Amino acid sequence: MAHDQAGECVDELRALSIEGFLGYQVRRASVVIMNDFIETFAELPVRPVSFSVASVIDDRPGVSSAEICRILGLQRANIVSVLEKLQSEGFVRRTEAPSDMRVQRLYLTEAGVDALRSWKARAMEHENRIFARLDRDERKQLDSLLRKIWS
Amino acid sequence: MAHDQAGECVDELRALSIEGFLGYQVRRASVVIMNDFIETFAELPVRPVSFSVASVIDDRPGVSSAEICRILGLQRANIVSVLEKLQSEGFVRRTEAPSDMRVQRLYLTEAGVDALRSWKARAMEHENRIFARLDRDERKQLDSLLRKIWS
DNA sequence: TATTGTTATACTCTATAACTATA
DNA sequence: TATAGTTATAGAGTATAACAATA
Repeated sequence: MAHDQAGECVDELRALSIEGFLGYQVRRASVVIMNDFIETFAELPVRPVSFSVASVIDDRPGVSSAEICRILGLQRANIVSVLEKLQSEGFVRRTEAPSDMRVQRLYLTEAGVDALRSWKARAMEHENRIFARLDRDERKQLDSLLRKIWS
Repeated sequence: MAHDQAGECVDELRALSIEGFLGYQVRRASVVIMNDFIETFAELPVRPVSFSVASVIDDRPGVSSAEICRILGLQRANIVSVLEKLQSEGFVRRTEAPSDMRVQRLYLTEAGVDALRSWKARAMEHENRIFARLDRDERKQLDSLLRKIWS
């Protein structure tokens, strides 16, 4: 029963069920987490994408929408309605960039800063619930392993 | 600077960027993995869901579609077209269950078994590419951590 | 020529409600 | 009353192409 360098052999491959694929594990976990996040914010005007967009604007005041898209892996076309909504809710404001008339600099309003703070607190509760079975070291391990995959 | 039981404090919460949320890390990894999976099977009639459905049928010959949905977390309505396609491609066959006329027992055809074997080999290549930066121990750690989240 | 913000559009995935036939 | 398979449909998320304004 010869094993190759990666450690598989033919019979193991044949017997490998879907749960044996790491990608499946990541997917199932992601779905559970996303659903709990959405449920956590059910009565608030917050979706995973708008939460992450607001968070990036908070981290980098004056950031452009194109830059947010590069950071978060979004399409430029798909962030338009997200920003429109955040602006209409009074959480985000835009100013022209004198140095480059194409870009709009984005900032959180005072209400946006307050809202994001409360959203983050709620998101932390959500994370503590979802990752309750992982202690602090395990959460750090998971974080480190996941960053190796996508970053 | 008082810390609560969970180990956060107000200033840490304020400074926590989106990358500090584990759920975000899981999501980004999941997207990268799904996209690579889809690209890996671009010229084949295989999607993540149809791959997992075929795999479950292979593991449990005679399984019903409702049971597959419970195992994979799908809606019954959404598996119909998946099974139709797998059947039209000649990879799945259905037989009535004499003991319960409501259910259809599902099996892979010989062509389905062959196809699934090649799909799994291809999926393993995909996984070895995606998880290249994780050694065997790290992959086992990741698997163990993810199972704690969703199962 | 490249980039920003935008519009329009299409496609996939997922969720819900309702129906039938069976149990 | 509950379940299996199905249909129809709606919604969210994401992708592509094109455009005007600007660099």
